[in-house]
Amino acid sequence: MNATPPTRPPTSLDVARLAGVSQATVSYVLNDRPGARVSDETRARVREAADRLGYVPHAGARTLRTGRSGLVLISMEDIPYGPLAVGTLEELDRELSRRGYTLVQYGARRLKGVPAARAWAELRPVAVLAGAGKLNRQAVEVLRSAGVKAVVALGSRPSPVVPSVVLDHEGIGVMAAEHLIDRGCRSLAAVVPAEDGLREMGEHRLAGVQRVARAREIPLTRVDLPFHEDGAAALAELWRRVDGVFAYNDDYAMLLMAVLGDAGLAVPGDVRIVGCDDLPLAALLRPRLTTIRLDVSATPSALVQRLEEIIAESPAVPSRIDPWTATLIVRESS
Amino acid sequence: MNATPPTRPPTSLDVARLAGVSQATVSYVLNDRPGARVSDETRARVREAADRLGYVPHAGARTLRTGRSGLVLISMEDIPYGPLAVGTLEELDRELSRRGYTLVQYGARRLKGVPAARAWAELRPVAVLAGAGKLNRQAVEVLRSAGVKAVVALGSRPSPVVPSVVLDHEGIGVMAAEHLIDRGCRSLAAVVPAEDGLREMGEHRLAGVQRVARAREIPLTRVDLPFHEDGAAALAELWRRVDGVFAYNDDYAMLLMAVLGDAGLAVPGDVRIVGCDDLPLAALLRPRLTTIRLDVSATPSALVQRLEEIIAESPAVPSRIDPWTATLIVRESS
DNA sequence: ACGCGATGGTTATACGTATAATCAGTTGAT
DNA sequence: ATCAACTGATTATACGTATAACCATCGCGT
Repeated sequence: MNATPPTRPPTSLDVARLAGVSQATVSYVLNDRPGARVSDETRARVREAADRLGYVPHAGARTLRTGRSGLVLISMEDIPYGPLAVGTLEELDRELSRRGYTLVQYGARRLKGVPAARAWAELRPVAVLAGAGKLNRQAVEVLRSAGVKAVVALGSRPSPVVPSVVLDHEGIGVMAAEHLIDRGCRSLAAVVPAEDGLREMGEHRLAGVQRVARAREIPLTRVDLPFHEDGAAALAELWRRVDGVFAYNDDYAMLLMAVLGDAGLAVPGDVRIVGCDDLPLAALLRPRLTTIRLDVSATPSALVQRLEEIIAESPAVPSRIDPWTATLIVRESS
Repeated sequence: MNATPPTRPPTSLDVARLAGVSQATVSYVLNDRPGARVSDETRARVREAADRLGYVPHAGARTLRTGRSGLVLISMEDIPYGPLAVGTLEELDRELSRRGYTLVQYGARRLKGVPAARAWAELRPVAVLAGAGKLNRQAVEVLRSAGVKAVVALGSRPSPVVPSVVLDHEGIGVMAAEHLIDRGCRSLAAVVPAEDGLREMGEHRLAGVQRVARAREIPLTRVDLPFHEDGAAALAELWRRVDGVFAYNDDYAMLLMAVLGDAGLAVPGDVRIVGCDDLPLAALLRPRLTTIRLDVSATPSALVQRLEEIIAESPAVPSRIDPWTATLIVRESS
C-alpha cells in the first residue's frame, strides 16, 4: 500500500555527500550567502545534488539555529470574511513572501488570552496579528518573552497596549446615523445581527449610531435580529414607530425591505433605510438601496512596510492603522 | 521604547535550573510522559518554575527532535468562503486540536505544483490538504519524501493520485438541469460567473448541466456573466430564447430575476430559474426562489478520523470523501 | 626563495528538545 | 546481612541547520 518506504527525508548532509562537499558548503550555496567563496562549478554540483534528492530544508531546524522564523501569524476569527478581507489577505500574503516572510493563518479559535498566546508562541513567529479581544496585557507579555517582535491587534477598537489595525465599525454607524437624521428622521432603529460571527461587529456599529443619536437627542431602538423572515416580521409594530433604520448591512437591509413591503410600509416614505457593503444586488432593488461602501485605503505594500517598522521597533504602545475608508452612497431608500 | 530588553526566550534548561532539577526532568514533567517516575513534589516545583518564567516550548526544536510536527496544513485558495466553509473549518480546527494536531492555513496562493509543495514541506507537516490543481504527481512526491504522511486533494474532481475531498459541483449542475427539464424546459442556459474566484466552480457546475443536456438532447447556452446589472441586461435577447436557467447561485439568480423583470419576462412563466445556496433572502423574493441547499454530510469528528486513517496508511491511491449533500428546494421560480 | 593575500573550501559548534541509558538511594524479602 | 527490585532522578546524545573560525593551495610580486 505504501508507495514509499518510510525513509528519512534528505538532509543537507545527504546533499553534501552526494555532491562530494561538506555540509557547510551546501548551506552556503543553497542560501546564496553573500561573502561565501564557492566556485561556480561546485555551486552547480551542489544544486544538482539537492535537486536529485528532492532536498527541502527543515524549517524547524533553521529557526532553532537562527533564532528567527520569518513566520507571520494571523488569527482568522476576527476577520469578517468577504471579498474585501479575502482579497486583502491574499495581497498581504504575496507582499510578505516577497520580503521573505511566511504568512500563516493559525486558528486557535477556541482560545484567547494567555492560552492562545502560548499556542502562537510555540511557533516562535516574528509577528502576530490577532483580535484585540484575545490580546490582553499578559498575553502580549507571553508573546514578547517568546521573542515575538511585533504584536498587532485587529479589532473595532484600538488596543490600549499594542499597535492596532482598526476596523472602524463605529465610524460606519456614525455615518449612517448622521445621514438619516439629516434626512429628517426623528426616531431611529439600528439592527444588530443575532448571528455569532456578526453580533460583535453589529454592536460596534450600533455604538456609532448611539453616539450620534444621543448627541442630537434622537430616540434610538436596538433591534436584535436573526436573519429570517420571521424575525423581522415579528417586529411589525416596531417599524411603525421609527422613521429611519440602519440595517447593519445590505443583506439585512434587503431582508427588511421585503418585510416592510409586506407590512404595507413605504420605503423611503414611511421608513428610510441605510445598508452597508454596496452589494451589486442592492443597487437593483426598487427602491435602490442607500449604502456605505468600504474601500481598502492602504496598499498591502504600505501595510507590510508599516509592519516591518513595528518589527524593527517592537513598540508596546498603541498606534493606529485604518485599513479602509467608508463612503456613503445615497440612492433611493433614504 | 522597547518594553523588554531583547532577552532570550526561556528554555527548558532555564526552567530546570530554577526548579533545581535536570532538563530531562522538566521535559518529562511538562509532557506528562507516562512511565516517567517523578515525585509529585518535584512535579509541582517544575510546573511552578515554568509558570514563573513564562516558559513556552520551542515547536521547531521539538519537531527536530521527534521528527514529527503535528502540523496539518490546509491551503485556503480553493475553499469557497462562505458560512459553510468557515463553519466547517472551525469545527475541523477544534477536532484536530483535541487530538493533538495543529491546523494551520498556509496560503502560498501564488504557487502550485512543486514550488508550492516545497514551501509546505519545509514545515514538515504530518498532513497537507490542498487544491487538486496544485497537487500533481511530482508535488506529491516532494511532500512524501519530506515525510508528509497524508496528502489530500480538495477540489471539484477527485485527484487521480491521492485521496480527495470532492466538492461535487458537477452534481449540483446535474440536479438543477434534471429539475428544469422535468419541469418542461426545452432550451437551457447556465451561468458561469466571470469573477476569478468563482469561475472555476462555475465551470464544474456547468459541466454537470452539460452532461444532462446532452443526454436528454436539450440545447444549452453558456452565459459568462460578471456580477453587474449591465452584464445581465446586455443579454436581453438571449433570455427570450431560453426557458430555463441555472443561475450558478442565489446571488446570480436574484440578479437575473431583477433583470428579467425589467425586461418584461415572467418568472417562471417565460423563464424558470434555479439558484444554489438557499440564502434566507432568496426565500423572500417574489416569486420565491427555487434553490439547492448544501449540507455538511460528514461530522468533523468523522472527517478527522478518516484523516487519521490516511495518516496511518498514507495511501497513494485515490479515494473519495463527499463533505456535503445537495438537496433541491422547489419554490416558485421554477 | 619567501611572504602574502586571494581563493575555495573544511571543521567544529550551538540552537532547544526528547528520550534511552545509567545511577544513587531506599525498601523489602530471604 | 545480602541482594534484588523499585523509586526518583541525572547524564549523554541526536535531530538538521547556520556560521564563526580555521586551513590548504595557488599565483605573484619582490
